[in-house]
Amino acid sequence: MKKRLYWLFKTEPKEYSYVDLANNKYNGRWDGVRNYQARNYLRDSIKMGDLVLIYHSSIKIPAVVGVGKIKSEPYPDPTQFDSKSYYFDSKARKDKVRWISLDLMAVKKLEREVNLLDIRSNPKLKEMVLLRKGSRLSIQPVTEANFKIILDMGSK
DNA sequence: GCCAACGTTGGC
DNA sequence: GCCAACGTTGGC
Repeated sequence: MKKRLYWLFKTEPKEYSYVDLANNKYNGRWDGVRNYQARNYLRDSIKMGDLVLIYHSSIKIPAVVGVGKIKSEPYPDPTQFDSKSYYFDSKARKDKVRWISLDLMAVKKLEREVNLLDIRSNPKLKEMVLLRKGSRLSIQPVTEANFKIILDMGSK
């Protein structure tokens, strides 16, 4: 059996929050990713059963707020073909898919949010992609060790 | 609201 | 294929 991998997904909570995910908004679909490196992770690396830290960005206190789990194989992001969607991409074709979605499910909300300052101040987490200068990747790998540390920091 | 750091686009 | 201009992300 393939080893489970760990990830961090960024989201702006006013668009799609952890609560939205827990409420099964859009059936858990994670769409609108429009960056090639993030797309490649979705398409090539992330597998069913992988666990995901859900991170709220672009707010006063950005933080990891919960854990999700991948519950589908990758599939073409339907918003790329929807001319009414904000994420519409006129260059995408059904036979030449550009953007990829996955479905997620909420696993658990952290008892305590682990915010960016908490993460920054833990020397064990200094290698995280999240902390790299200028890092804007919205889908990023997390090591198993770092994943567990954050879960630990997020429990009371 | 500012702006550094990236990513993308398009003219050449 | 280069690179200037422009657009976006996201912390502060």
